[in-house]
Amino acid sequence: MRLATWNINSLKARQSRVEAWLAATSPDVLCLQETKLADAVFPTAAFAALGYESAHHGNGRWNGVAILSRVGLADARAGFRDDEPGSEEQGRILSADCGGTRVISVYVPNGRVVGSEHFEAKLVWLHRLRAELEATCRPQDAVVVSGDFNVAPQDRDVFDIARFDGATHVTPAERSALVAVMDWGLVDVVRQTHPEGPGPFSWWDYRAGAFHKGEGMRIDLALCSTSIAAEVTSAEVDREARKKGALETPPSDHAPVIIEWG
DNA sequence: ATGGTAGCGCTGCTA
Repeated sequence: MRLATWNINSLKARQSRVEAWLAATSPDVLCLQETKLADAVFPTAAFAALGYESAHHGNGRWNGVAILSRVGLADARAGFRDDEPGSEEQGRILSADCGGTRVISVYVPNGRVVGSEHFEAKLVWLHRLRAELEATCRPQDAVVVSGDFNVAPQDRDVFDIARFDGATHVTPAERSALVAVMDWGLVDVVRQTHPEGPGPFSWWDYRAGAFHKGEGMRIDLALCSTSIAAEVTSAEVDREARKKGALETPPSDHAPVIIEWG
């Protein structure tokens, strides 16, 4: 099984890149974040033509998550199970059964400024993710929670920890909230495969040539239940997809994370 | 050199 997760920063702007990448990489499952699309305009047919079933959860403009699968896609669930009926849907979590694995695509809130209401909402969101796992899955099952977590798990997951003093993504509060999710029974398989740092990074700021200077962060994670983690044979970041290349549109500021098992 | 880029959508917000 080959599964990838990719924050594509607008699917509308990146559709041709995603299609070319699917053809070149042939993942069985692809989790997308920041589609910035409404469900009604998600390109279901274009992905079906490439052999992928899909599910999407978003309202357009911001956020938006999707799952593409060529090994079956069933029992899709959008949002948290305990979302208030009629509450504002944020388009940040979507799950589905794909080829015997429960796949969950997540886009954790950024948090903006430490201590702000957005930061507190991020911590609450991660707490709800843990609760969602407890209510809908079992740790002994095959589960992958992958996406943009907007948290660098350890100091080695940022290019220069001194540059992040007091910044979001690296605070003890965020890291503890992430650990609480993982303590349900999930393994960070990229870190498992690459015990040393720094990186491998998955995001680089568009500004100031950060990508070419290697100034990135590892915030896109593939968290796997232990039965999958024990069978992982590969867990890599596809840095090529972060490069400009010959295409007209710029790349996303994130690179895909690809894992293989079984 | 105290900024810089990108998307959305049309003004400034979000990342």
